[in-house]
Amino acid sequence: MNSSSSRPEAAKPPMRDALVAAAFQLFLERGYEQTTVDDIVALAGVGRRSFFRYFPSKEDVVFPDHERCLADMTAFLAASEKDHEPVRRVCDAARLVLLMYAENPSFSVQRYRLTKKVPGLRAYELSVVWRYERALAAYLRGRFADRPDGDLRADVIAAAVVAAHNNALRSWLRSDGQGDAGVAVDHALGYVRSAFDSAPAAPQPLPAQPPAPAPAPIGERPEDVVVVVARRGAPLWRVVQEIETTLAQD
Amino acid sequence: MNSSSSRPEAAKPPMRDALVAAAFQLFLERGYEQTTVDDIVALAGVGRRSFFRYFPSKEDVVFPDHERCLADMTAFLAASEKDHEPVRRVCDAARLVLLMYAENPSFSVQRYRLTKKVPGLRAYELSVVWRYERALAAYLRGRFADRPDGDLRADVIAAAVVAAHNNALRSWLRSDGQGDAGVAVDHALGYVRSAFDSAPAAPQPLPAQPPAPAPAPIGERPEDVVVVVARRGAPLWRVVQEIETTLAQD
DNA sequence: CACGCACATGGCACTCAGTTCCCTGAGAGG
DNA sequence: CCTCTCAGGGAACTGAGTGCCATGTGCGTG
Repeated sequence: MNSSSSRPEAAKPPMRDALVAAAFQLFLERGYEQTTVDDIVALAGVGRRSFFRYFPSKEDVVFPDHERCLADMTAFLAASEKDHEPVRRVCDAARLVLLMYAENPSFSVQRYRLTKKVPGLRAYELSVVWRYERALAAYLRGRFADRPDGDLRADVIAAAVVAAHNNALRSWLRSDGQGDAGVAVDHALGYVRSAFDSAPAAPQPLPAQPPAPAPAPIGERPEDVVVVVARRGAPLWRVVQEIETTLAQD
Repeated sequence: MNSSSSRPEAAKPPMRDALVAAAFQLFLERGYEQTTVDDIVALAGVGRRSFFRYFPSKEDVVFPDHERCLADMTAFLAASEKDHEPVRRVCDAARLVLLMYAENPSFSVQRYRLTKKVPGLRAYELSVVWRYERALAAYLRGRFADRPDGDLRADVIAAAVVAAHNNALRSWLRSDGQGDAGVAVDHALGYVRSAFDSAPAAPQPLPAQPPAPAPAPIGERPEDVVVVVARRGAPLWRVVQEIETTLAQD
């Protein structure tokens, strides 16, 4: 929850948040499919056209922060050192997703109930999860490039990590956000590490939070040049999507 | 009487096949999104309303046999004996999917190319794969009901089996259906069994495989505009984050 | 044979998501 | 004052998916 944060980059567009708030209010009181985009923009008091300037589709308004979280995860993996144990590293990366859910438990629980009952949202969530999985797999493929069956190992471990993470996350969401989600996720990921890690995790009680999971804000590292290819007049979300598909080629 | 097949439900309506054929013809010659349902029904010579009687959505016409395959897999798992080793059993179940793909290699390769380039079809395929994975997980959950963390083990192993299967399957599809897909899938599943099975499969030799074709270059399309963002910042992944925060708001 | 019934199909109109095009108004700058 | 830009709004369009009803066709029953 940001409200009036002091972070310089946190000047979130009020319109975006207003749309999310209006959408969830209507989704909760009359259901997702029974709510049209016109209803949302009417409640938010903005034009219909503006909705699609901020969200590529009606489904995206349900997952307003996943784009950001995926970027964080990708940055986290890109900032990895050579001596990081790969499996442990992707487990830590997966924890970032849990962190995002835990930032706003009541919102996450509401969203979980929504996605659970609306097939269209469930399908959309799958595509979101798939992008996380591909990010993990891409990192592992790089680390396993010299091993035999490196790509296979990478894909399988990435899938296992995502499945373990989601197993713990969903059980936490089903319990309405009660209990310590971090412990549950650590335990689940420990199982995966015990199956795949070269140095398996002992049945550890619970280590303190990893030292630096949060990537530094933008503009702290010098000398980087970035080339982006975008269609003329393309909306923002399309550019983001384009970059991702380019980076995470199958 | 039902002509060739003895199964009572297997009397395939000719209309369904005609729609699939017409759809793929148009998808291949002008693309998925550029083909409307009206185009398909016009080519097939049937009414538009009939299309949606046979396929719940436009996407379903691309995966006309997955429903049957999923039913086969569920039946296969339901017919399991108590003394079947669970991990081996789900690996065998996964092979059913490969079998379906191998029934018609050229069709499968065409469909793979289609789903690879159309995001909407990719998302739809994810939901199909998810149902296979849930079927495997449900079986394993039953078998692991007495073990500690049975649900977790079941979910992780199901995800690993699906990932391994898809890794081999997609590599076979990328090679245009050349080579023995069964061997590749067996090898991939063997890796999963060696990680999870109580009686791991013996290490198998890996067959030589031609490298994957080069991914399509980006930025070559004429309607594209190249935007260069030069900034003292983090690597590419950060840009996703930055574009979102910088452009979307403020 | 006639009638009715079930069922498959086609046609029409409607809702709604998503897009395209154009208009407006509010600044920035000459 | 004029112009240029740009964020937002509005109207109209495309296309997927649905509901309703008319039609044809086969089939059993009286």
